[in-house]
Amino acid sequence: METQAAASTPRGKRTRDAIVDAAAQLMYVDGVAGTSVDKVLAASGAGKSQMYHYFKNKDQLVEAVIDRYLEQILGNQPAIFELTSWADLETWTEQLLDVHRRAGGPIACPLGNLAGEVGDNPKLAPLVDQAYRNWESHLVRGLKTLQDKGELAPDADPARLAQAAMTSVQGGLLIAHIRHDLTALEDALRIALAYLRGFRS
Amino acid sequence: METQAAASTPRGKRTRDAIVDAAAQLMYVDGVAGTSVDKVLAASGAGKSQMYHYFKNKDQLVEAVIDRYLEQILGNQPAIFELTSWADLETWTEQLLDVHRRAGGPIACPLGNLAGEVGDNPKLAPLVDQAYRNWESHLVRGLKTLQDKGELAPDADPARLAQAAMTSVQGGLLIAHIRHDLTALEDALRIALAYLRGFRS
DNA sequence: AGCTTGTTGTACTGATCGGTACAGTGAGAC
DNA sequence: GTCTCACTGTACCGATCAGTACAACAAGCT
Repeated sequence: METQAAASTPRGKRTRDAIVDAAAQLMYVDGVAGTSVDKVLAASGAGKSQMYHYFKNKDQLVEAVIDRYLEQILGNQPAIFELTSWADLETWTEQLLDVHRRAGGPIACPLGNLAGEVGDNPKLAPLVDQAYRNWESHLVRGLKTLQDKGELAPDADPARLAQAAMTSVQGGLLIAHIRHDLTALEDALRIALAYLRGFRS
Repeated sequence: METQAAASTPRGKRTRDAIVDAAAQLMYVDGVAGTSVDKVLAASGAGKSQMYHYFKNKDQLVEAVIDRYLEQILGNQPAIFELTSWADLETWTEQLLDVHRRAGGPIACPLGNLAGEVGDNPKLAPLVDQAYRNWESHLVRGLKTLQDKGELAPDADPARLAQAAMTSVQGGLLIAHIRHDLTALEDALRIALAYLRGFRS
């Protein structure tokens, strides 16, 4: 793909990571358009020449940030990688909640924040879509596993159920975000889990 | 409150409306930070002095835009004002879907788009929250009506059920938005409705 | 007519935006 | 050592940003 420059030395990698880290954090709070390249560089301690050494332009930095978000998200819900029982699914929802319980930052999904803003950007929107599909794919795989084990009805559609689960997660996070109250996410996950359990076999 | 200047003549009102209309449309697509005051004025045909005659600054324009969004949203789902039966609730979800079926613009909730971006802005975030609560209040009232008529279980919590419904709407729209596919919203609404019907009495 | 008040056009400011130019430095390869 | 190339620091560019200054206009009221 060669869309971005790789860092070929440890020092370079450190700098590049520092830039992406700072950008990810700032954009999580202030949005993409609200986060200037200058602010990112000030926060990361890097200079402009570094930034444009590793990224062709701001959009490419945002691409890296989207990747970083996906890594963070999946890293915070490791249960999603081994969904082999209904109990595992419940563990997954618990991990999802725990991330936002030990607050610090705002209650929000970094990708969800981007979704609204990036909306039509022809370069960025597909990447956000891709990130969501990647996330969702782990759910699909898990549900298929359950289906193979005979714990999910054979006529259930794992892809569709997974999308419904993602919908609950995102809706719950959006409402929880603006209300500064996790209740919406808790309820959404509980309802979603109950819905999925309706396809138990 | 006197937060904003009112237009006291028909001519002034027309100008003010044109500015808000243009801003609402542009911000729906490009976000708040992505929409400059200059672009709004170019699109509305107004000059800068008009803008700052009616609004103290850009944030106050955004406030007016949020109000406009709520009007548009509620105007597109009139069934929400008279929810007196389960059939009315179904009608409401159908209206919700119809808005986005006769596409044109992107599939998205204008308030939802703002939610991510505005996230922490201490001036704007409460207004988005307020708009959502206003929207939701009509659902709460409808569910209470059903409860009074004995069609909803007495121990059901209308406020909590309404929040769950909003969560589904927003999640469905967010996923439908990035996928350019209404399926997510259709499923989310169907699931939400079924969940509510579980409290039928 | 003249006065008042709401409204409008245009020109401008200083700050910040994304992006570039270019000279320099650092560390590993030989 | 010295060559090389990845990496870095700083100064700069034109464009655009939100917001201001100020003079002119339009219309209702007396």
